[in-house]
Amino acid sequence: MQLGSPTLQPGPGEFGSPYPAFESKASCSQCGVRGLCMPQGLSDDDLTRLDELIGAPRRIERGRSLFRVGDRFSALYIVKSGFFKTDLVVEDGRNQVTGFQMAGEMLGLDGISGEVHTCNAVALEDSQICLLPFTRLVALAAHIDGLQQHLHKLMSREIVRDQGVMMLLNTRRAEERVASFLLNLSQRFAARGYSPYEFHLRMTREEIGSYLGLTWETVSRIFSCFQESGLIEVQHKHIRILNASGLRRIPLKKPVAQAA
Amino acid sequence: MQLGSPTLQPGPGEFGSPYPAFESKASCSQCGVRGLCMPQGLSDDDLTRLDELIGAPRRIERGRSLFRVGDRFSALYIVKSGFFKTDLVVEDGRNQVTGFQMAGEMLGLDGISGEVHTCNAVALEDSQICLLPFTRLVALAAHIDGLQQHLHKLMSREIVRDQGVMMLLNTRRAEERVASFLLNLSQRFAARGYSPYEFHLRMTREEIGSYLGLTWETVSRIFSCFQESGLIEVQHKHIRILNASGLRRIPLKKPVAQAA
DNA sequence: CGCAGTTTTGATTCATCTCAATTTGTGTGG
DNA sequence: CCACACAAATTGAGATGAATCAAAACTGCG
Repeated sequence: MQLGSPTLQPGPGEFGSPYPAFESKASCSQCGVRGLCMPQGLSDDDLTRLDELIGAPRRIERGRSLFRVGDRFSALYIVKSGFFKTDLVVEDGRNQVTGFQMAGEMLGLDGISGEVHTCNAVALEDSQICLLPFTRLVALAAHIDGLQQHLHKLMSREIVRDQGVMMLLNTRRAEERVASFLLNLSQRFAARGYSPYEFHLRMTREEIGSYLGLTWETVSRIFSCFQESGLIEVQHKHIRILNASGLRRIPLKKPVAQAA
Repeated sequence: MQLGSPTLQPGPGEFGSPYPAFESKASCSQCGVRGLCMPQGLSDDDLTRLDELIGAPRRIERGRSLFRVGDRFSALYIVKSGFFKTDLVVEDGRNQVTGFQMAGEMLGLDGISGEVHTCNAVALEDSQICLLPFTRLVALAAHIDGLQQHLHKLMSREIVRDQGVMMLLNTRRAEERVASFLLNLSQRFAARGYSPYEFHLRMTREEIGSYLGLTWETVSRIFSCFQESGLIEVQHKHIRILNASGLRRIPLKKPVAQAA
């Protein structure tokens, strides 16, 4: 199989590289994003069993779907490299982005409850995916305590994350939403060894807007506004954060008022 | 998924009564809300073990908290009777309602990921709670396949539900949010054997507004407006739904426009 | 090199918030 | 049991943030 990435290094780590993952065969024990997606304290033995479970990573080209609404649920997925969005189509034809996933993050949890996926997962750039057949995963987890726990925590984390988004949408104005969005991305890039201050957006303004409950015009305007305020520098999809703490204290609505 | 069914047989504890639950000792095998919170195919043996795990239900008076932000997570909870809200306090003092839970619904999933609760759970009326010590529950689930699955599905359902709320907040206008809210309550009451057309709100306009991302004035106005349109009848907290399908087709923004 | 998709920016409109006044409901103590 | 105080709800008038409509500039892909 031929490599899509210009730089790919063999070593089991170098976390800072854009493509830390291995090629020919998935190997959790040597995977660059292991620290993000899998529990720490697994024995070599357990890791081997996990490797067997996962098999070779699947490639998904930019624009292709990993799964779609209505697809039968059979596995969870971990982004090994690349970038995804999840979205769903609302009656009137518009579609609503429900999240963005980067390396080490999980996809497919929505499918467990009804045995069918309730959203689409679309690659925003050429990506690689590790596939975790769910029933086998659960069976394995029943024997490996750490894995069991980890699975529960992943699901719970997703719930907490969603509630954070709900709060963002309910209580924050447009500027705050965009600021939070940028800071969130920044922090996630940092956790992966990339610069927290400079990165490329993989999604369009429209996708950001959809995710944040805004129109793309508003997103664009706010980017410009942040740039004028010297908070960030934007050029197309390239973002540089100049004043992170400034972004963090975008005013709420009025300077601040009463308490409950 | 049994949650959608409008008719649910009474079982041992007259389901239509406001306090369908048993008293002295929790007993899943005899609990009125069993069909809602626990898996179907459990053997008598398994049910007994579950009963032991759960122990006696705990009473929570109206206004008291089941748990609070920062409390150490140790158990999941199921509402046996009564009504709860979950909320969290935002920096500026305001608080944001993240959900309402009624009989048979679960609380506490947020705490798994960080071992600490990330929201408050407050009783909106005198309630009873079944307590499921988490580590023991997980241990039991490792042996009982149906329980394991059920746990996963419950968590996944929560994720899907949250994403539905996100969508509601992102794409719907105030009227639609309120309409959806009423229809959702209606459907949940129906699933519990109550009338879907007539019920009491346990929460204030302010709590509804907080949940839906609206001010309480707006909620109140929309109730009045729905009443004038003959869709519902409101009197204080008493709601009667006169035209459910009318509520379902509240206009989106403009009659309907383009497709993606 | 042109064309479609994306982005920027401007002018205007509209839904919802904010502020405010009043009414109604609820619980408490005399 | 009634009166009082406080919380909750209704309703109105005006302010405003973001959407909508519109046009132009830029990007990148075939």
